[in-house]
Amino acid sequence: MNVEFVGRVGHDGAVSTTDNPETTARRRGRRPAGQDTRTALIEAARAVFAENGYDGATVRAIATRAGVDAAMVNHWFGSKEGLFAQAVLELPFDPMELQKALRDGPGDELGERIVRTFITRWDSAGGGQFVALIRSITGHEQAGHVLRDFFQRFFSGLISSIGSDRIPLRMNLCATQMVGLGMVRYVAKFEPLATEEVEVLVRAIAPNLQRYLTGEIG
Amino acid sequence: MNVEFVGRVGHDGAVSTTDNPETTARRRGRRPAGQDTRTALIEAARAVFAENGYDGATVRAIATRAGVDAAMVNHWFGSKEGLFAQAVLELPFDPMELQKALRDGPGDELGERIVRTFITRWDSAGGGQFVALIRSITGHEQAGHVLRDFFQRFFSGLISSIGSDRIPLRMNLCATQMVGLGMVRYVAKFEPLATEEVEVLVRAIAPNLQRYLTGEIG
DNA sequence: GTCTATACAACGATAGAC
DNA sequence: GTCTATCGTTGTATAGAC
Repeated sequence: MNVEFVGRVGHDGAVSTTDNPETTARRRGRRPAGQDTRTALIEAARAVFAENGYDGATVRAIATRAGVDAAMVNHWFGSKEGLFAQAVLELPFDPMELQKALRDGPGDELGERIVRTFITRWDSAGGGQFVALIRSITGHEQAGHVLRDFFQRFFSGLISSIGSDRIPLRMNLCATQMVGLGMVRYVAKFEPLATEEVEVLVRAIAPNLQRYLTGEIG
Repeated sequence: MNVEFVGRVGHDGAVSTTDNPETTARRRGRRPAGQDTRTALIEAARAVFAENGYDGATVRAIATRAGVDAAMVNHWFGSKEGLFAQAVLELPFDPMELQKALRDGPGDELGERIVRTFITRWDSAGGGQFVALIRSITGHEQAGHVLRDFFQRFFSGLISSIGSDRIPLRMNLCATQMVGLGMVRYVAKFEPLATEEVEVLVRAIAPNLQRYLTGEIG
């Protein structure tokens, strides 16, 4: 799928000046200013993704619950994945665009690119968003399922492009390293890692990630 | 809380009493049934650890808040670290005993022992305890500080025994791998890793942890 | 009477003030 | 360097539950 990332990233703009979000009557044409379709979609998406996982959740179901047309998903978030990123994971980047960028370059340096990009993006977004992500995962029972689907899609696409065996396990192992990195740097804030230079961490962690991607894992 | 009679017994057997209810002196000997010193210590420890971190919290301060003697910490929990494990981290094992066990064996197999023990212990405890641990870290602001102190003490003791440089960073890197492993196996429950055989994971992960412990990290 | 939870004193280690 | 305060821990006598 070719995805153009339209949705805003991270910040909550001054969009929501809604006075009554519980209106059930639907009109055709452009709705009055201040009716925050985008927020309604995010809330509906949180519920539907949590209930059914990524693959099980349909754009139509989300739009119906939000009380808007399904086309609004593409208008506000570019794609189903863009909505997913904004609503559930609150990622500070677009997964597809990132995956595409990571594929550019030699396969034996993929781990390096992943670690560098991961730290750079989350750093610039501020650690608070990662904390919110983890909290949503530990809080809701189904949120782990959502993250699992996402990781599977994201990492398995990367790994398959360099042709390793035991893709599912390798994807899981990569997840342990990257999630743990986020936990230590942004949630628990261990020193010196939390304030360490990016390239130092890349040199330290990338070889381990690369082993999970293409190395011998027993 | 549990002081209804305030008195002090001198060496000569004379009993001097006071009617001041705020006197800190307490009777010796076994207290009336139903006065749960152990629970009082855990509750006090939660508060003091959360306020001051591991090193900042003193056994005496905890005992004072619980209204008992500091020696009760050793009597009921073996040590300050045992109390910490029970009260804040709710670990399914005793950190000191575990650290001692991990030191037995060749240094180049330390990573293997850590991974195997980590998975075995948490598996037998059920993943729910790990979820609770993570939730307490993400929830309370100070809990990350507590975990940080604990990890530092636990891992730095292990690493220093095998003599590597850059101990603090290596400890942090080990934390990324182990915390991430716990997140993926017990919280997010990625498959196949969540139900994978222990020894398969040991072969996959131990070399990476060993590199953080004694290898070249850039 | 027996057992044990308890308080108190004291020890070695350690960190900071002077 | 010396002194002091405080830390975690240990030993021990004992009060009170059983």
